[in-house]
Formats: sequence, structure tokens, C-alpha cells
Amino acid sequence: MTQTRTRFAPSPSGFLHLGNARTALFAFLFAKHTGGRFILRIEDTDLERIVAGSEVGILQDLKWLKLEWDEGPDRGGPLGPYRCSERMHIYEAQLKRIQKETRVYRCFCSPDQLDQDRKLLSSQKKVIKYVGRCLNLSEAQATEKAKTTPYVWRMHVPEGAPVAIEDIVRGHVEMQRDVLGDFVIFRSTGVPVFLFQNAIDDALQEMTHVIRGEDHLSNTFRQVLIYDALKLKVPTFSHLPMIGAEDGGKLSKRLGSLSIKELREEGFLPQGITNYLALLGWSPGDTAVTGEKFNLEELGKAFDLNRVHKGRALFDFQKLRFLNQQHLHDLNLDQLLELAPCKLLDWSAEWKSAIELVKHDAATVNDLYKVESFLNKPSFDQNEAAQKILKTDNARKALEMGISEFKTKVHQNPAVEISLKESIQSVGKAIGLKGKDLFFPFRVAITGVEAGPELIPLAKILGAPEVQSRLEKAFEYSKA
RNA sequence: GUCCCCGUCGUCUAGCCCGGUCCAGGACACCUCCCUUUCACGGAGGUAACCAGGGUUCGAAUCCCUGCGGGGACGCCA
Repeated sequence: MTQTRTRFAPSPSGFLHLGNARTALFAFLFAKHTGGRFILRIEDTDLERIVAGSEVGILQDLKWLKLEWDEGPDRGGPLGPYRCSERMHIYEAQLKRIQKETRVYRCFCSPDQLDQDRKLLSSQKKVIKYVGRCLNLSEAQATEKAKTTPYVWRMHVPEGAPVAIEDIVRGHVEMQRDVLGDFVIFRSTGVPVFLFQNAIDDALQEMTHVIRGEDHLSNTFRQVLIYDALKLKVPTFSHLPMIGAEDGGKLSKRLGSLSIKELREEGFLPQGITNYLALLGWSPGDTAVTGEKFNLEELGKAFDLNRVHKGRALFDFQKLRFLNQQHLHDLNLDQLLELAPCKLLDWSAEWKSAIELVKHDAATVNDLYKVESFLNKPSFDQNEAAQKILKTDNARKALEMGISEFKTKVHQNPAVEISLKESIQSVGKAIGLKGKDLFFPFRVAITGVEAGPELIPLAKILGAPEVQSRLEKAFEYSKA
């Protein structure tokens, strides 16, 4: 059996988004699972849509996600080039070939004309397709007209049996030929359209499996016609369900922040993202037994296209965070330090201890920045919940008493963690407070917020003078 | 509008192909309790779904039909 080959073929028109990344991931996992090769091809035929720098960005993001390719524009391979703009001569040669094999003709209809045709068809409740105006021009007529008028090449779709594919995800799908219409394969600019270019490249680069989004499904039938005309081997298709936004809308348009780049900047881990993405539209089976946490290698072992869903999935940010947290917990302090952007690099021993304190409830690397807010003096102006807590009688009393207790206790025992704890305890006994009522005033006084790291160890890091100063400041605020 | 596809908790899903073991299992989120004289972490529970209606069958989430709902495509975009 020949080795499987599959590919990810983005166009360099923007950032790598979650939807694209999921497609790339599934193709990658399929290649890993079958011991095949994963190829990267940049589809940059439409010069107008190319965004400078986006190819570099996409490559970076894929590498960061650890979706490494075996062949691609940056590393070459036996069936290159891997950038479509460098393959133009191939498409031109294939256009000449297809002219001999099947009916392909020049179409001189202007975009305005075509637009009108579509509107008319739409109002007549008919299938919207090319009306065939240029189909019956003679060779002589066409040649003459071509001297003065721009034209595209269309491939004629003759009557016949429905075009069918066996899709691994969707099963047998077929389409009547009369709804297809004669379609454009070469633009008037002399550049092939996606349909043609993509089919040619997949065949010539010997892809055994084409794994892509469901939005390509209806194009597939036209591509099959191209393969048949050129007597090229039709790859096995797998059309993945789309990913929708949390509100049910479209992903890329509504949630523009969901590029891989931005998730990285928000402190998400590649293994967290790939784990989450793999579970969007695919499941390894009984997760009650296997759990849901997988690294890339485990995903590769388990992955199976036959288990991919047909229906679309909605993106869930909470679950992404959760899974990311699971992977973050696996990292030790040094690994976190490695990941942390430069502003945290100058770690003192105190900072390291502080990081340990916040690590457990951090879901992303950036959550670790909470440390900063705890190491800086709190401000109560922004936080209503904190204000509410400090403005109670109990808080006032507890803080007043706590401060004087703390002052004397610190004299007897300079270890903050002990003196503070004992102070809070005796305040609790004296006023009759316990649990939240007792601890919240002190927590808020010291950290400024209701949720945060363990109070006593944090106090140890801050030191006695700082703790006392914060308590006093909070007490002043409480009285004011 | 036309064509294609899909429809299990709010969300991701297991189960569906090979009807009974499913008054439907897991996970996120939410709620409760435990742990901790605090929040979080961790642990234990709980609320919550087979789109609707017809068939077929002793029996249907599972098979068939219709309706409804959702998505995709209909470009000289990819």
C-alpha cells in the first residue's frame, strides 16, 4: 500500500484562524495516524487577496502549534514547488491538455452581464448557473473576438450520470450535472481559479487524501469532472464540519480575535489549543473511559476520520480555557518561566514563590500576571465588591483590631505568616467572626480582590511592613 | 430561490451502521456539599437532551417517510 499524503493549503490572505487551524490539525493527525506525509502548500494565485507577511505568519503559527510538515515552501520536497505562484507554468500546461481532452471554451461575457443573468435566474426561481451564452461560438468567432475582448476559459459540463464522491466523513454524496453549469477554470488575467489550480496540484503532488472544510463540498463535484477529463486519480475526500461562533453565527467574522496569534498572545498553550480543537467535531469514543486530555502524539494515535462528526460545532471559550488549564498544570516552574514573556523574566525568589501561589488557578500563561497585581499595593477604587466588603462594620472592627494585634504579635514573632494568622484568629474569637466574614476583610485589604492566592503564604512574601501598611490603608479606606 | 448536508443536555460529545443492556453515559458551564477558620485548586453529588409528527416492530435515540429548524454552496474568492 502506498503511503498516505495529505495537505494543508491555506491562502496567504490573513492570520491563521481557529477554523483553518482545525483543518490543518485534522490533516496532520490523519497523516500521523496512518504513518503518512503532511504537506504544506501555499495557494497564492489570487494576487489581489494576498496580504504581505501573512505567509510567514501562518508558517509561524503552524510551527508553534507543532503541526510540522514534511514538505513545504520553506523546506522543499520532491513534488514542489509548494507555492502556487511558482507553479503557473504547470496550470497553463494542464489547460492546454484539458482543451484536447474535453470541451473547454472561451467566454466573453462581462461581469455585469453575468450578474444580470444571475439576478434573472434568481427571480425565476431557477438554478443559478452560467446560461451558456458563449458555448456555441465557433472557433473562428471566438478567435476573432479574443483580439479585442477579455475572456475566461470555461469547462463545459455535458449531460450524464450524476457526479458522485465517497466522502470519508459524509459518505456517498452525489450531484446532478445540470445544476453544476459550465464553470470558469482560467481567469481573464491568465491565472487559474482555485477550483482548477487546487485540483491539479492535489493530483500532481499525489495527495491520497484531501481533508478540508465543508464549504468546499460543492466545488468537489466540479473538481471530479476536472480529474476525469485529465484522467487524473481522484483523491479520497473528507469534508469537515464547520465551526460556528458561541452565539451560533459565523466564526471568523464575529469573533475576529480568534486567530492563533492572538490566542498565543493571550497565553494559551499550543497543546491546549490542539487538544480543544481535536475535540471539536471529533471524539476518540468513550471519553468516560479515556478522559479528554490528550497531547498531540496521543491524538495522532487515536485519530480516525471515520469518527468525525457531520454536524457543525460551536466554539466554546470556557472549555478551551479548561483544557488549556489542564495542560498548564503539567508544567513546572522552569517551563512556565520559559513561556512567560520577557516582562516576567527577572524573577526573584519572591516572585517565583508568588507564581507558585497563583499557578493552580491560572488557565493561561497570562493569568500568571495576576502576581503583579498582588505584589503591588491594591487600589479599591475600581472594585465594587471589594469596597462593599471593606465598608461593613465588621470589616472596620476586624481591621482595627487586627492591626493592633498584628503590631504586637510581629514584635513577639517576626515571622509574618505566623503573626498574621494568629492575629486573624484572635480577632475572630474576640468579635465572633469566622469563615468568609472573618477572612474577606483581610484578604481584600491585602490583595484588593476577593479571589486570589492563599493569604498567609502571600503575606510571607510581602513581608511584615508591607502587610501592616496595607492593612492600615484599607482601614483608612474603610473609615472614610 | 435552487442544490447539498446536518439535527442527543446551554455547549462539546458517547450511543445510532449491527433496534432491547439507555426512564440515554462523559466533559465544560451552572448549583450544592466536603476539604481549607477565606477565594481558588482538589473531591463528592445535583439540575439539564434523543427537533416534531407519522409509520415499521412485541420493542426505536437507533430503521423509513413527512414537516420544521440549522448550516454550506450557488464568483474571473479560496
